[in-house]
Amino acid sequence: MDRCGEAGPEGKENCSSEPCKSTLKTPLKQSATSHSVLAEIQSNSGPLTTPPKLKEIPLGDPWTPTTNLKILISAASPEIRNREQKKGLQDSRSEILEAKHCLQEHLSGDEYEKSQPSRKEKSLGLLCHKFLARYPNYPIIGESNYICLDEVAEELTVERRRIYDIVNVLESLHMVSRLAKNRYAWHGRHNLNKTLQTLKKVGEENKYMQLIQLIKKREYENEFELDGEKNEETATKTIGINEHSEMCFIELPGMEFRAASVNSRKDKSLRVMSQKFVMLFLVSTPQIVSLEVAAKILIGEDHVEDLDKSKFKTKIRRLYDIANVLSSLELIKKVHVTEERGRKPAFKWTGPEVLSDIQGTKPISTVSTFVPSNSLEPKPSKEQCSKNLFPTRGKQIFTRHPSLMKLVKSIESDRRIHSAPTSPVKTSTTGCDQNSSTFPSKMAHLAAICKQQLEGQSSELKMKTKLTSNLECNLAAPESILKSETYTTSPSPSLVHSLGVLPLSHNSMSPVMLPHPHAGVSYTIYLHPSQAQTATTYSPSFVLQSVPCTNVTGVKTALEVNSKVPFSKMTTEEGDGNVVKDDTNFLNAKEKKVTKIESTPRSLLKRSQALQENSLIKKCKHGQKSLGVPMGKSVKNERPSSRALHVDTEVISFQERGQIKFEKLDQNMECCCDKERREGFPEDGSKTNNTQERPVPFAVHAHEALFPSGYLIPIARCTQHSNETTFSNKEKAGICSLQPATYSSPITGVIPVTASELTAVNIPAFHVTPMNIMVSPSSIAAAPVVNSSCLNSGHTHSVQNPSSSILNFTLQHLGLIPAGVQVSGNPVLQSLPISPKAEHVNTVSENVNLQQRKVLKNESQIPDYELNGKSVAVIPLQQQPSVPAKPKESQVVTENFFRTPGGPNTIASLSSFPENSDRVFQKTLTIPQRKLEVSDD
DNA sequence: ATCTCCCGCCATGTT
DNA sequence: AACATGGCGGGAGAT
Repeated sequence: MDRCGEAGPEGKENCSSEPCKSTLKTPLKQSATSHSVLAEIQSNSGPLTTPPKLKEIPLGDPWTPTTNLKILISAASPEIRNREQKKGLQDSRSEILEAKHCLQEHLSGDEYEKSQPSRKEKSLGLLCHKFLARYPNYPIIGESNYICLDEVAEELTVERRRIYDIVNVLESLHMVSRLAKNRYAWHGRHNLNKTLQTLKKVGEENKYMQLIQLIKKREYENEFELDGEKNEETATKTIGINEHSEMCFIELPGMEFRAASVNSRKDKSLRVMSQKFVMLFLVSTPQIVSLEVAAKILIGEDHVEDLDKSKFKTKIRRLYDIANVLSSLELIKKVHVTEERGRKPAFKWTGPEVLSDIQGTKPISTVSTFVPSNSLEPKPSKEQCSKNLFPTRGKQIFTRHPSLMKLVKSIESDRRIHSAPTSPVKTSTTGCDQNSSTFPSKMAHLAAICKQQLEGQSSELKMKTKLTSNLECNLAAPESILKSETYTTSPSPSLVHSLGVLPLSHNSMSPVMLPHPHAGVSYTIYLHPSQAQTATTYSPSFVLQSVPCTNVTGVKTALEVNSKVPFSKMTTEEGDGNVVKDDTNFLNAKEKKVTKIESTPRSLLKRSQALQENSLIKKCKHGQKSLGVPMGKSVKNERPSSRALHVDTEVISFQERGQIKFEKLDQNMECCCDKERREGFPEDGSKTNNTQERPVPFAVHAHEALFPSGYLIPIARCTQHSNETTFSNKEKAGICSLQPATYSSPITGVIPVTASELTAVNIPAFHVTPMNIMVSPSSIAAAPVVNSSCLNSGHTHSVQNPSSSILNFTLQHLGLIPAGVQVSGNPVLQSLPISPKAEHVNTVSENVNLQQRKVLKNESQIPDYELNGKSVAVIPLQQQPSVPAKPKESQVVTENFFRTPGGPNTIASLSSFPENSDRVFQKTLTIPQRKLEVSDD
């Protein structure tokens, strides 16, 4: 009978007829005040600590029936029960049950209800906290850490069924492994990094990123019927998302399931779902995944329309279950993404930054010592990845499901993406392992320290510092950049890992942030340090694109590797934009990215200067830290909206079409490695200032061109707010009017001028478009830069020191440095209209300082929604015509930055750094941009 | 109304 | 057969 009461739930089900069951089920212990419990949980993060118990019998009301009940219940608390158990007293349970019954009887319905723990108190998340509290994060290996499900269920006073939910998810992360019936081994987080790496790898191989994009695209298509639909459709079909649904559980060596039963089960289980869910976070760039998208991917529906409603709902339920556990593990955090369609639940990855490169990392197995030799091998092929990474004894347990392979292939063929080329650069070599086992505590410590420091500093300072450090770091170690941003954004968890894992590998680009005179937007310029060398390795030329650094995104880099085709697609990075913005289409995504810029830093100027002066290297660590903060805040992109407002629908559609065509063209292109970084959203709405997105130029790799430097394409932004804007409305209007013409060309985005010049060089695509220029005066600056980089010729620095040349250009354009000299040489620039903007730039540049920046920001550049405290909102650069984002204020528009290649519709090019090559990235589908807002709840 | 997601029925696998 | 697992979806608390 005891069983029935407590653990019995399961069993009870069988006996469902009994009335008492329902009653008994409820956890007694919870009776303690929910608040206290919650508080406990929250406060007690200590893994080792004993499970939170209700110590309290807090009830203040003495002697009411309720009180008695509570007391009884409290008596049943796990601790007590344990003791009793030890003593062999099992009666307690029955007593408790009885007490409960009594309670029911005595209390009125109302009272009884009150006495019952609230739904929240019974949440899986809470339960998971309790569960986790029972075991150390890093148990001593060798020490027996066994978990007896029955016992746990009893102690936590929950049905065993619930424990399964938790254990299954933990199992998916290899934090526990099943030893036998009713028995699990606790591994804690020793294997976590390894597992995450593996999952990331598998996720990349499976092209989850593309899937996500596809789904978003579909959503978009469903909403709006686009002309390009056919194309997309085909692509979609080709990809065959549906095939994705099946997947095998991924195991780590030494962590194989011991029970045949588990292996045999068709795992569509929570375990597999959990792994896939985690993969989605690991491969997407803003590491934010909406439930909807996740559910679709997990379901593997090929057509959204076909989605079975109930199936979808079920999936969502399961995802909530998984999410609760992952949240308890602090790997994800719930947020919301808001778009035109409304607010949608989503989760943001808050776990450690994961390097896809698993080489060198060895799984730590507390259970078994078996370590496959494979794990050490150099990158396994896609096919092998799973297997090799997770060799199993005897049978291969996990490995990618064949369907996945198909999917991958189809995607590849469809897009003609070549990941290989990109990968070379990848830091793989340097790949630092995350020696999770070794570092965890240290890392954590560092992270904590960093966090504190960050907190202590004013946001501005933070930003500044970060930027500086980043720059430095970047210069020194390019690769670090990406990570740094990423880390920064989400300081806590990520930092920990990141620090430990600094990759030595190189990024090809180093970002330099420059303040944008106009809006106070800063630009980030990625310099390719070694430029030529690195670039050459695999691809050659860099093109600077403006990249928006949204908070979310952080610094983004777009790297396109290109290819034979002159214009590469601008693929964007994925997701960021997408995610953040939400589901917009990819094309938009690119733009978004581009468009979005982090508004943050004005400090950029200083930074840039600093760079020039000293390109030193501070520690990467600093860099990491720094970036995150600045970018981190919520950012919003206004640009899209502005544009949308002004642009005709027709125009847009046209563009899109163009893009589509573009994409096709891309086939030849190689895929880019993207390396965007994820941004971190500030967890709290922090103060950070960041704010708007600013266009950040980044360097893109052009394939054939060997130019070391990148092109800078700053986008000037006219602020949304009229007051801010430099231009009069009329001007703006004029500008806008011009756009259409520009857009007419499918290829928009490519600058003719540039092209011509480039030709010599073979630069595939140029991003600056006349139209862009027109749109934003500030953009002018960009053009020169581009040329300079490409041409190099007249410029002082160029070849040898590409980065410096870029900086110069940039600075000049911005007005930071005396313009003219270098710029003058550039025909393109000359041709460009300069006016209003120039003034602006100069003026601004002179004065740039933190305060000013702040002012600027405050005044107008940031859209209201941006200001929402916690929430981070990103507005897509371009809005769809059909669904214009409505700026809260009348925005007038204009984009501030140059649009790069993709032209308005195109997605910002993706950027990927070589180092990150792992992530394959390619562009992708075009999706209309939408406004996306991400907010923490 | 929608979002969350607890609860437990019941199918399936194991012992 | 009894027990262990865990898929699944109804339905209710939270918002």
